[in-house]
Amino acid sequence: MDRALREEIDQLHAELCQGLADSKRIAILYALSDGPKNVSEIMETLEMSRATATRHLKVLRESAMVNTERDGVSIYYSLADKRVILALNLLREVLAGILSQRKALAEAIL
Amino acid sequence: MDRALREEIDQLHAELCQGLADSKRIAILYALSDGPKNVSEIMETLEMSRATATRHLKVLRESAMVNTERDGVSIYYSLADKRVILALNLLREVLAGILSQRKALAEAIL
DNA sequence: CTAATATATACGTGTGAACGTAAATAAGAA
DNA sequence: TTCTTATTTACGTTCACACGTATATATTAG
Repeated sequence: MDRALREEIDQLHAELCQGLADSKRIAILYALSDGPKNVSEIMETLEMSRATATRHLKVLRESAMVNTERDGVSIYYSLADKRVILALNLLREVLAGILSQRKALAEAIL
Repeated sequence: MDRALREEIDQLHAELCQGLADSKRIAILYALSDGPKNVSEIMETLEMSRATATRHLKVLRESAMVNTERDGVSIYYSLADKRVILALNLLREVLAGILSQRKALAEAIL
């Protein structure tokens, strides 16, 4: 694989990660892992404004991590690929490791 | 788990993802998955300026995804948790899925 | 068609990230 | 100490993101 190709893939890879790099979008993805939801359900469950929910869903849709399906007035958003949740779970384990290491540090001070 | 706690965890989770949300940092992490490297090796292998390499390594160090160890004049950076690579690989699979879907779309046009 | 509801967007603002260039710090060699 | 190499940071610029508020679009009900 030549350099230009690798850089382009890394760029797309980074854009996918950028889609995950917001606490509200992470909350939305976990909420959708329980099943499809419309904007109203998301904004109520996660306590964010309608505009905020819509905008974050747009980001997730544009990065192809969620799909949409209209049902009458409502538009239901669903998770496009469960591996996104698996990746998030792995990173959550990494986070737990970091925090427990910091906890050990904190205790060593005393 | 109450709301404030969940939001704080999601925030930390997002900051970890933010650390992955750059093509050069992704390239660095994959390079380090082959073994520890110093700044010079990274800047040469990945063709980026010294300052850029240092700054990205600083981001990765501050998010605790890499560790450092001094060896004489050089400072060697190493991957702190291999699960980061596992998560990146999962997301790369997701990316492959998205691209193959787009390829199918492209072919359907003709 | 008109009203009502669901979703999406425009505008303005504030904040933070990434970069190149140049200067600063740190450790080892002479 | 002085020189050299490795790493890091400061400065200034540019660009992208997230948000609240207000407005626009789209679908269904009456």
